[in-house]
Amino acid sequence: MKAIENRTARCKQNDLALQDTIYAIGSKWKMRIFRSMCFGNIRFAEIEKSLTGITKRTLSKELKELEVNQLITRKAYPDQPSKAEYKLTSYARTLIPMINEMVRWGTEHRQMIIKGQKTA
Amino acid sequence: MKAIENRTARCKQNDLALQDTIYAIGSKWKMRIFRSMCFGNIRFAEIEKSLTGITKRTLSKELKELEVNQLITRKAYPDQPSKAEYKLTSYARTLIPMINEMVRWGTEHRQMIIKGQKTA
DNA sequence: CAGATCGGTATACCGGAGTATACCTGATAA
DNA sequence: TTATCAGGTATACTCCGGTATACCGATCTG
Repeated sequence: MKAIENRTARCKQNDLALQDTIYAIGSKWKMRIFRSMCFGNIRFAEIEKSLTGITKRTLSKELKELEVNQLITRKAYPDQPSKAEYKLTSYARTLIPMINEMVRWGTEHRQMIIKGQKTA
Repeated sequence: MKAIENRTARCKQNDLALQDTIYAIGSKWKMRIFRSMCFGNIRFAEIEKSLTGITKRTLSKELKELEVNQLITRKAYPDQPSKAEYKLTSYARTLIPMINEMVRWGTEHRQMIIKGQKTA
């Protein structure tokens, strides 16, 4: 049946797309870094502070990967206490709806869990 | 400044929500399994076939975790060639907008990459 | 002078997510 | 008889994402 073949192909394609997304920003930290930056944080230390538990090394590495993937830009100033600014690219902003959905769901999920503890 | 405190607190809360989401369905396979099921796949073998590369062991483990988190239900029939059906819970369906966003972005991202190869 | 700040790098290490492979049951088909 | 199917489990292993810790240069602060 051609219809079934199409359906299967579409399923595979969607899976591929999902894989791509997960590959680009799916790690323990990338989305969280990204979200922090959406929130207005642009300095290394600001981002670090906003993400409890992240190490400098990890943050540094993840920022580099985000830069390579053209999701952020880095501008360093040769100032005295060194200074760098990270900014989302306009392309990265296409990710915002997704992140918002994730935040929304996480918020509702937490409420569900809390409520669930009462009854169950 | 109170405004800044509020902003910081809100930032932390959003980060927490994002963490929760990632914790619940963020792994190499969970979202992909979930998406496959959205697509109509309900049998173990169907899901397995739709996700190239997954092993039985991994699929089995991930399905169990999804069940524990009340995102899917499992119904086993004591038939001859054993049979089981997995279904999304209505609660799980609240994840669909998010998954759709991820598929959408992945699709566009791939197109961008392909185009980018021409010019850059 | 010691100590702090900013934005990192260097080195060494570990845990656990995911993999590979073989095997199980119980019925049915060739 | 042997093989096949679905839906798994058992055991052993590997790899690498992330951690821990220390350190750097340049400056300014007390």
